[in-house]
Amino acid sequence: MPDAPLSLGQSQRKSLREHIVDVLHEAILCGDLSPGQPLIETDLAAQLGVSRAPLREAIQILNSEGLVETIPRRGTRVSTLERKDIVELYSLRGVLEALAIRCIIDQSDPCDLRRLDAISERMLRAAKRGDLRKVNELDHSFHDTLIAMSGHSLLQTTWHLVALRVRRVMTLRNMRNDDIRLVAYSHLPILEAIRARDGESATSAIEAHVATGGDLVAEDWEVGAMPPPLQEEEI
Amino acid sequence: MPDAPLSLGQSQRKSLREHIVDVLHEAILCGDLSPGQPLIETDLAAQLGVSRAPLREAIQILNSEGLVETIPRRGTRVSTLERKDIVELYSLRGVLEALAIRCIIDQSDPCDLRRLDAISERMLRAAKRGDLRKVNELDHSFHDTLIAMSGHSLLQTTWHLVALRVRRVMTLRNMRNDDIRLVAYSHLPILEAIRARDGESATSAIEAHVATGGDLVAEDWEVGAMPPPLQEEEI
DNA sequence: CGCCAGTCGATTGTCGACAGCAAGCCGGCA
DNA sequence: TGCCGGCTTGCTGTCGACAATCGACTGGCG
Repeated sequence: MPDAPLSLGQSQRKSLREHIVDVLHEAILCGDLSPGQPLIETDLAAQLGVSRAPLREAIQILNSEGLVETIPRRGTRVSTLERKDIVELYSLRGVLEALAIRCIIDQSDPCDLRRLDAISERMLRAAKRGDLRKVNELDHSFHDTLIAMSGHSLLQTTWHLVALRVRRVMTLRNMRNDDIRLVAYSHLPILEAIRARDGESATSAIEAHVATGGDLVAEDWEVGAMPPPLQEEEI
Repeated sequence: MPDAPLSLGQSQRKSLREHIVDVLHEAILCGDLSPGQPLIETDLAAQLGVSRAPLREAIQILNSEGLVETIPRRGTRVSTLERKDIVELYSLRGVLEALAIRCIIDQSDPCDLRRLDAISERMLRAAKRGDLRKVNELDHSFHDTLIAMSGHSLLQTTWHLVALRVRRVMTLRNMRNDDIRLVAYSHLPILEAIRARDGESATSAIEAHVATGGDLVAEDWEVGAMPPPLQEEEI
């Protein structure tokens, strides 16, 4: 094991289990724990300075979220990401966001789009100066906010599963500069359609947006980003 | 606690945690554990004859599935089902099944609808003789099969969350006889649309089907089925 | 008489240890 | 030399016990 420097922030009020989940989320989403890498409970617990009990509880959660895969009595490893997974991810994402938009449009009170406008605005600026990290962050905010605005709590729960995977895909992949501009700009038609309360075009806008992202990512997944099935045999 | 006779089947090859999850699923889905009822780890572990470690791991899973709700350091209780939850559930269900159908239709090889036909057939017969239990069971099979046939593994994962809730709603509710006939018959247009590879009408058929079910359930949720927020104070 | 503080019980959170499976290694045998 | 079987070792699964926290009760004080 490459001595991954995982540590607990040791803030208070949060259960140890939740801390561990946070740490593992971070580690998996940003690639510190690479796909396929086995999670040895004993080692991880020692690294984190906790006992195995809360760690195992955390692993159950990660497992439910699909970030790790457990084979009974064999162990747990970080789940891999194949091309098929990307395609599936983005297709599901499309229908979930479309549902969110329909919910927003159907709401009786004219929804407050200022937050989305602001995010979109900042995203465009970040894209222009090529700030990939910021664009990604704002992109996530945009879509999280969109889902939250739907007021659909089950959708929000479900979205969590999707958002985790999307984040993972985004960080495992290096996007080109012209790509992020494309992504940033494609939020505008969505906002316009919502503003016009036009369900049809909002849906197609979001589907197009998601499809763009999905295609961009899936396109060269095999070739460039990273080797999912491979894993260095350490020690 | 009304001395709920929960017990582990003690089959082999399955981890204790998985057994507990199965038992709790069953107990919650069929109403042995009623909404709002607190789960006391110590008591439950004693009833099941296990220690708290695997029980707590199981509870994490149930929590991820949304069947129970945990308040940190306060405890866990079976989650309640409000009218809003039903509405949300069926709206999400609609888009997920619509996605499944689109996937099925888009598959290159002409899909094998015989299994669905058979299920639908049996469901109609069960409905005619008023066998509510059988209709429900076949209804679940139908939709599970539909999702499985999509070949969309992420969709299947997501569907699991929805299916659990649907099952729960169905058992918490008593359906009238003419309702189940309506439900049974409304599967036919779906099959026809898939057969014709007509995405548009398949989508609207499934949406209609789900909406029918959802309306039927939500319609008199407050009045009849059961009192979610209430819970008898035992001992 | 009502409110606040201290205490106590109940329940969750965490830990270290033991038991048991699974894979890998080593030696014996054909 | 190649294959089979037992041993060894590492890891997961499970347990019982301890620590920490929250709520409720009780008693004292204004």
